Amino acid sequence: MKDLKVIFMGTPDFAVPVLKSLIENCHVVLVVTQPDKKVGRKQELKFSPIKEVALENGIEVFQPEKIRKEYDKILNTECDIIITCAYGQIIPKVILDYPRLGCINVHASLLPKNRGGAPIHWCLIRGEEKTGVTIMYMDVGMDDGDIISQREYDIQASDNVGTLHDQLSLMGADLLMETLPLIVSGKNQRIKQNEEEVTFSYNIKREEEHLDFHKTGNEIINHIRGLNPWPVANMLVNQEEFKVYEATFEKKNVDIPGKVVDIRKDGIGISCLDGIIYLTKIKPFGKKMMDTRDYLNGVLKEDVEHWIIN
RNA sequence: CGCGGGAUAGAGCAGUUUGGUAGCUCGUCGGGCUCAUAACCCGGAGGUCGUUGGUUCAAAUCCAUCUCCCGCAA
Repeated sequence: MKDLKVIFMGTPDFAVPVLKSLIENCHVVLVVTQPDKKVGRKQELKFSPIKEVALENGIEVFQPEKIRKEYDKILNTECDIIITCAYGQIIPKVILDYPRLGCINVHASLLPKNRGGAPIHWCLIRGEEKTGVTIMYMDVGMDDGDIISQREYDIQASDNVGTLHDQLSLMGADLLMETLPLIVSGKNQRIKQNEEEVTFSYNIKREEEHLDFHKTGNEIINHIRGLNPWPVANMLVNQEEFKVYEATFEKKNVDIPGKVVDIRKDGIGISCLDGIIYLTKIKPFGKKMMDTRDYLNGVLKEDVEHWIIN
């Protein structure tokens, strides 16, 4: 496979293990990634993680603003296959048709479930029991191409977006390396997606980060871990934004949801539909993330009891 | 010059308005109580109050400057 000419397209951390194993095992001739973006309060220009890796390995980088208009560079680069992973733009058909072995995508879910940009978040928020990675041919639609191979992962109660992301990222690179020889030799399978089982996982909207204590305890816990460590669930306390990183749940009969009903050494208990959610790791407005235990050391209990939660 | 919050002991905070002995909750160390304990009681250690300069008899506190951290918006 060392002489297989590959164009890689990807952007965030998730794609890094995939690119690294490609560099190790194939001949990566070009890396396509999103343009440098201004980031943070200082608006500093930042390279994507994929660009960093490409530069470290002396691979040419191409960063079109709009791939649907600027693709000549790719068509002028000789390659056998294009491999994408979380690139971030819709790729036009003219590119999909270009390489002789086609365009292959690494996706962080068991397609046809969780098509879209935030599959890791949504499988946790929805409380699904398993997820995984899929290697597939790309088509013009959103993650709707034929499936080549899949690997499952059983979601653990201790998993959050961070842990799942890291596991699936490695699993994706691994599965790709296993699948690639089959594709090269033409021995791979090619399975149509069952359209009746399709679910979507669009990017998280700002208002979807907000906690709703009228839901059940399990839904809230899933919501919190499905947003941790990014973009993080939040709530308004006395009109100031609190972020909630971790919490536990105890089933119990409670009256009104969304009130502080219990304060422990290491958790603030808020009533929800069917019990109490104990916030255990939070980030108060203007502060850093901290254990609730630490937060309670510096604050009056009465103030917490009178929290107005929105 | 986009808007706002913050920096005081290992952690979380009060004290700054009105300048005058460095405090609280926790952790930690030592001792006690207890069948036992993350519970309770007693005692100790630990801080150039983010930087630099200024005002003053005296600055955590007032003025100026810089640095770093955080949220929003992009």
